[in-house]
Amino acid sequence: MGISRTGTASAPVRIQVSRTGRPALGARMKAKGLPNHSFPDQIGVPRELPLDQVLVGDCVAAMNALPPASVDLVFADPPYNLQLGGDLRRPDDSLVDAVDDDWDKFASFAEYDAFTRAWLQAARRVLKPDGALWVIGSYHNIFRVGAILQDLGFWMLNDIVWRKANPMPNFRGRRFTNAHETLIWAARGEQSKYTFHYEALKGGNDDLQMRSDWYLPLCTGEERLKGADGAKVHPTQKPEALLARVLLSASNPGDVVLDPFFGTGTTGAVAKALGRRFIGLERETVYAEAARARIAAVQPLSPEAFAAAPSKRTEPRIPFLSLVESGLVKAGETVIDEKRRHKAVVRADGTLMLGPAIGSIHKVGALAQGLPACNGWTFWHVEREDKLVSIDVFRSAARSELAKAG
Amino acid sequence: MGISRTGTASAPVRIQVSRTGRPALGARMKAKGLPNHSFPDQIGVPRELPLDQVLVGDCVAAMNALPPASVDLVFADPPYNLQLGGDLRRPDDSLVDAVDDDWDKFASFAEYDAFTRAWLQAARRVLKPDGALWVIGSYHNIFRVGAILQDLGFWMLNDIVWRKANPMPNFRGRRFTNAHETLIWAARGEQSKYTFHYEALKGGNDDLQMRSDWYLPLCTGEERLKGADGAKVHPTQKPEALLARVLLSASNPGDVVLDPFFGTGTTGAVAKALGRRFIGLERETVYAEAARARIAAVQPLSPEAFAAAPSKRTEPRIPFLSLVESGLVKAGETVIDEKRRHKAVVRADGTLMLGPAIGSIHKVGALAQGLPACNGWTFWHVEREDKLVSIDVFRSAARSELAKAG
DNA sequence: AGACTTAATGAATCGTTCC
DNA sequence: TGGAACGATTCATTAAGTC
Repeated sequence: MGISRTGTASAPVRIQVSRTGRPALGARMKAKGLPNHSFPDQIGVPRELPLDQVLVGDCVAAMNALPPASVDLVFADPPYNLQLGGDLRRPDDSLVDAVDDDWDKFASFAEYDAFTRAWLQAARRVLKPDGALWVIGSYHNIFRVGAILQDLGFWMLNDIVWRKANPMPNFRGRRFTNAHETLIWAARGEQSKYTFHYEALKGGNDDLQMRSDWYLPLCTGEERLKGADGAKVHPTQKPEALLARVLLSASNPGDVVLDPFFGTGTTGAVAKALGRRFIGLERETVYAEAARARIAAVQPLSPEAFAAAPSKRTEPRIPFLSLVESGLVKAGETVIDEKRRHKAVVRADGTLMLGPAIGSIHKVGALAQGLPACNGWTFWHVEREDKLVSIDVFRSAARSELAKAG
Repeated sequence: MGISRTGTASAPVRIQVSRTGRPALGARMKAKGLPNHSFPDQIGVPRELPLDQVLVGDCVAAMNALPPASVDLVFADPPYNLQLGGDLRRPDDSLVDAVDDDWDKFASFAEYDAFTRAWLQAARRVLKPDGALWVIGSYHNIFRVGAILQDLGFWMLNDIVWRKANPMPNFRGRRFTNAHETLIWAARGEQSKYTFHYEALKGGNDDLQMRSDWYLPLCTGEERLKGADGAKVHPTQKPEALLARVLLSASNPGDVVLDPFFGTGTTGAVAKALGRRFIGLERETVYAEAARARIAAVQPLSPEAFAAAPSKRTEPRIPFLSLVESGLVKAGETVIDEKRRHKAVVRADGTLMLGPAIGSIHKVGALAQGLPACNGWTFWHVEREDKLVSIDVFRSAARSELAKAG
């Protein structure tokens, strides 16, 4: 995104709106005479919106105290209702620091559903008629959230997949790597004239329409808020690049963005940087304080810089399986090395079989030669029109196909 | 996948299990005296499963007529409940051939939910205790399906994103390109010991864990079934590569795979090619007939192309004592860890001794490192010709001896 | 200083068998 | 049926430590 923080000349590449040497926002707010998280204690409807503030308290009560039809966009990162068993250890026996906070504990699906219905209904009330909502979740909760949201009259526009560049692996080898989270983008109702900056996104995406699958890294490194002890302040802090893409695509400068599960304030930080107003609701004082300090350090971007974030591109990795799936190499056919000394059979799952042994092109290539390692791509060949062709040739072909497809 | 069809020498590149010049399966079934879609008309429970057949009729009734706990895997591609307003036109004013079939019409979410609950419940009944279910859908329906599935007691294992290599663009530029569909993989219950071929998938993916986001092309070209008029036979035919990945990852050769929304039979075609049995349920005779003809033309792959690969988890257990008894590791010799930090002595009874402590290779390995647990097989090594060799190598040797002995 | 090695970590519904 | 023993299992990235 290229947002810069105050007081730093370094790190021109990283998105960075966090951490600074400036005083916490709390102190600065008092100096300006702004109310400080006093909002939920007030009775009745306030005269005006508590803009660019973090209110501590229950988000449903706080939303119900706001005037109706006053917010342009809601971004929500609710508890996921993870249902963890015991401890999980990595193969090196270190312990995984899981999300086991009280705020993510629900007794049943019914309880989670009631919670979800309550905050979604409150959010719908404060949304302007043409407003829209984004929610992020995982397979634990997103299906329930999506169904309830439809029941309440929201009109689904897209589901968006955040493909994580560096997800946590599956340590026990019992499932697929859980490498994505899902966002739902929904208008307040079927008739809502929602905001969507199609052209801006297309321009930032090599003039291709922005797809529903977004490839972005996790929030780590300097962007990740850490306490004095070096521990992460919030277990599920979202990357600013994700929020930037949401706000750039679905809101206008000056729009009011409400986040009912503000956490450490990624939504607020990005909103400030991009010239949007925010209302942050957060139950935990610790998170709210961290968010205030973080947002205070954000330097708003100049309006010209509000262009769409370019998509991150990396050299696509082609697994051998995809060649089998596309039929470039066929399941059941024989691969052979250049000197025709070793043979193996291609299996439908993209592994090779040599005698009783089954493994990757690399493993089986190594086994054939009695070597510890082997590059299967250059070692194995297939016969095409009486000539041997390296399977690496097919990989190159697949790669250029992929490049064409974007 | 590289599956070839009968009677064709052409098209060496495309995956192809469809279309042929052979007579339709219906005629061939009669010739063989096999029952033809008579199943739903029968009263009571059939004596045996209608394997490798397509039954025409309502899938809920058909499933309820099957014996309970008889199916290993269910793959379902239910109606998506698409809600298109009027006609959709491309920028050049040509009409998009949208899904507007009667079978995709539901009066309300409530009606769709009732339908979904009915078929999911029937599917759960026919599943074996360790069985699993896959469902595919889009944002129109998948959230409802996912929530209901959780309510019925299915245990979600992953949500999988099928990233389309060549999705239909959003012609009006009002949303993100809808470039993916979602699959849910769920076990019948929380305690189910579901099938997952972790090693096979990893082997086909450059020795990296398979992720939850799959990049695959749409079903087009020769694979797409077309009628005499050149029009597609079914509006939502799924690619065979998608089904192949599902069946290879989550079923074994010989398993029974039931598809309650069989359509033109992609599930059956791929199941036959990969040595699985199938039961296809389809309401529309036209689709069922097309599916039968298609599947009849499928040439199964050679068993070695899809046979289940042995994994460490399935291989016979070798006690460390047997290595000592066979002399592969000698009583009295020293075992050492890879970094030469810990040593222990092998005892004649197959235990290790470290100082005063005596115990299994695992216990002593854990003790040496001060950890709660340890895999002694991979932790301990012995010296052979000035090099460290893992004792796991000797276990593999013992296993292949065992295999030779039968 | 720079190259290389080692360590740490991220929203995770992450065993099976035998006694 | 509960407890103990066996034994299978990680990728991308950042940051710190070592040569």
